[in-house]
Amino acid sequence: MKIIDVLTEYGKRSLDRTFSYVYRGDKRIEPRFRVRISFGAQEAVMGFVLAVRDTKKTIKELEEENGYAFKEIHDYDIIDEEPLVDDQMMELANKVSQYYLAPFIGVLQAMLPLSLSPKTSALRGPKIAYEQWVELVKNDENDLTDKQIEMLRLIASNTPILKKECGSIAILKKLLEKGRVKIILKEKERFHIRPEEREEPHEMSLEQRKAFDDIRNSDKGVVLLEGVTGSGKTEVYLRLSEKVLEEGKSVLMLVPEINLTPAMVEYFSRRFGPKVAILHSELTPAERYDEYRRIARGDASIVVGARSAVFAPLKNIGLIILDEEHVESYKQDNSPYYHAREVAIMRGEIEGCKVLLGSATPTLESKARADKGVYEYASMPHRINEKALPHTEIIDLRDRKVFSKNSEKLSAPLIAKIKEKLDKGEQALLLINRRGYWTGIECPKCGHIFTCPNCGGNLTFHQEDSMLKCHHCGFVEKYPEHCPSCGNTRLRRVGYGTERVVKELQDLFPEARVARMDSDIGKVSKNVEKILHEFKDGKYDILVGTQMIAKGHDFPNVTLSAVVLADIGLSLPTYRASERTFQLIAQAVGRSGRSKRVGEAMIQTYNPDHYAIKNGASQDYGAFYLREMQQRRITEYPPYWNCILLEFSSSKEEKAVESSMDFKKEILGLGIENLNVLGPITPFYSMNNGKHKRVLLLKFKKRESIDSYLRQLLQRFSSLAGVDISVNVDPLDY
DNA sequence: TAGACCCAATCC
DNA sequence: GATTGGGTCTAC
Repeated sequence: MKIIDVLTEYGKRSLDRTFSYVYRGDKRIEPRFRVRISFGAQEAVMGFVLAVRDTKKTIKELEEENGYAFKEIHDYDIIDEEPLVDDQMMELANKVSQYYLAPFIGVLQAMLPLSLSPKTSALRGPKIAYEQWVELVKNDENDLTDKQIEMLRLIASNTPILKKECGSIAILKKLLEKGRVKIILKEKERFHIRPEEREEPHEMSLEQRKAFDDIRNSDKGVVLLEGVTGSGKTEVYLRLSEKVLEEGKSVLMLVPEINLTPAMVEYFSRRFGPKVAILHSELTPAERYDEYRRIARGDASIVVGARSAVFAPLKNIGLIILDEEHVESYKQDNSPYYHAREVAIMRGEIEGCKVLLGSATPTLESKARADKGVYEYASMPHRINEKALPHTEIIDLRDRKVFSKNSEKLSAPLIAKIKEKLDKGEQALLLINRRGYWTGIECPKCGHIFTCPNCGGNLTFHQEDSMLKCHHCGFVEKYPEHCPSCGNTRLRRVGYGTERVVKELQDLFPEARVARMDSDIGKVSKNVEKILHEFKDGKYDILVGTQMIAKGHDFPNVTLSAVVLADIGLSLPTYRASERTFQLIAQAVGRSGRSKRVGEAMIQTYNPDHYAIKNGASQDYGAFYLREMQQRRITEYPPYWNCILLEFSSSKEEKAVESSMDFKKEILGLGIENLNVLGPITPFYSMNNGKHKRVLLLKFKKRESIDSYLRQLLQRFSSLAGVDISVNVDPLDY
């Protein structure tokens, strides 16, 4: 008989330990298999085998010895025939779970594709290779809820639309029941590269050659490659990959978001053809599974993918590249809250391979480590064809005189400049880092502010479908005609986003062709491609968008890029506010003048003297880095100090408050050196489906000095009734 | 006094 | 995470 020690599928701290079952059969059962177990009163819960032990004892003897019952696992409960993960992946999962203070099973679930994940729902998942599309049948909004209307409007203006792009399945079901839409099936189009598109290597410049050698010759595990936009980092990645492949090893190439960086995928596909596997968010579960197996079998030796691809089952890795290492989407925003960069570095250590971090504007964390010699440093400071930087002007919005009577959003100099570009037949890019039309609605009479009932965030008015939306949790409601608390019919609208800027431009330049690009449009992925292509082809004169348009794409005819309101990011409650603002502006400026003509850039701001804005405008990363490092040292934030964010949530507000205060008292009571605790703070989004939140921010110098205490406290506090604690190591906010 | 509702404990 | 069972509240 065998004793089987299993983890349950529940990623809760109090369940982060094994439970023992017995197996009497003779089927193969090994660690890292999934098994169905009966757990408590539940008949079918997924389990993950951690250990298998032989025993001569009877169940009765075991039960007497241990003081608890041993349930049995049967032949039909054994799900797998092979271990789900290999030794290295197991070690990686362990490290991630240790560092991020996350339950082990949760890490496994994050690293495996759904169909292989140790959870019950994995067994239900369809393994089909076709896509479901939704087609409009009747555009009739009678008798529908607000959520349903929102979806119907989305479908109506994009029919047919992919089912997964509609959003909530429950709402879609209602629309199906009510006969407004129908489902049609289409065969899935696979991303395919024809062999004639294969591309041969380009000659490397001297600078590229030097970076290549520096990276190859370094004896350090991690290399930071700082290369300005247009310096040709991609070719260096390709050459390094080529070399690694020649040595018989494989390459893991990580990019921020596949949708926004199709260029990198194309480069790798063209250079390396069928050896490339691509992991991106738009794969169906079946395709994801196929691709995963293909990689695990060793049929692909290069994997290009976003955050979760850091867990791709590649064997014998020779190099891990993380492009645009500063992009925040590498950090997962739910448990286990891992950062792909840190996981890549852990994986590099396990595999014994180099990790290359590339960026034009590295995070302070990475740059500081390179400065200290922890990482190797390589740089490519010049644009490949020595293009001049755009001429940049900062417009001080505090001076009311910069506004003409025509517009309160766009200053007179900016309007004049846009007009000049339009007259010359050149294109302009306008960046405003906020979606929607008005970003706040309030009642001037009683002071009522429209906030989200679910999470407490502000509601934004969207002209497009005439709805109030919460950008944080997705709540929607119809725009009300009057104030719900006093009945006043004149509501004040404040703040503005992309939609409003488009309107403004259309009023000012009725003849101009204006396109908008933000994640509302990006919901339907084919729209992103379409609009960006059309803009490139000159079908539009002006493109207005959020950060989405500042990344990756090359628009040769754009000679003006403008940041409509640079201050939005500065007021956010995060220690990275300046860094984000700098990145945004530097990127925006870099978008202008990418071909023969010299570009121009304009930054509208109420903080013209702020270093993030000034240095962003002049694309002076070095100056920004020095100044921001000072700031971080004074305010005790990374890279000088480390942070862990603890979120206490409970349906009873007092419980969240009380438990967080207790926790703070206890951890401070330990008298640990170099530990500060901020809070309890009521977070900006103070609620989450009926639960109240409070957060504590732990700031400390050395993880080792708090690690074991923190683990003990977390263990104790997470068995408290009625309070949930989530742990975010290295949070990007606060 | 039955049923609704809440809460904490338990899961091998 | 799901279920259970005991305690308390509540409407009749």
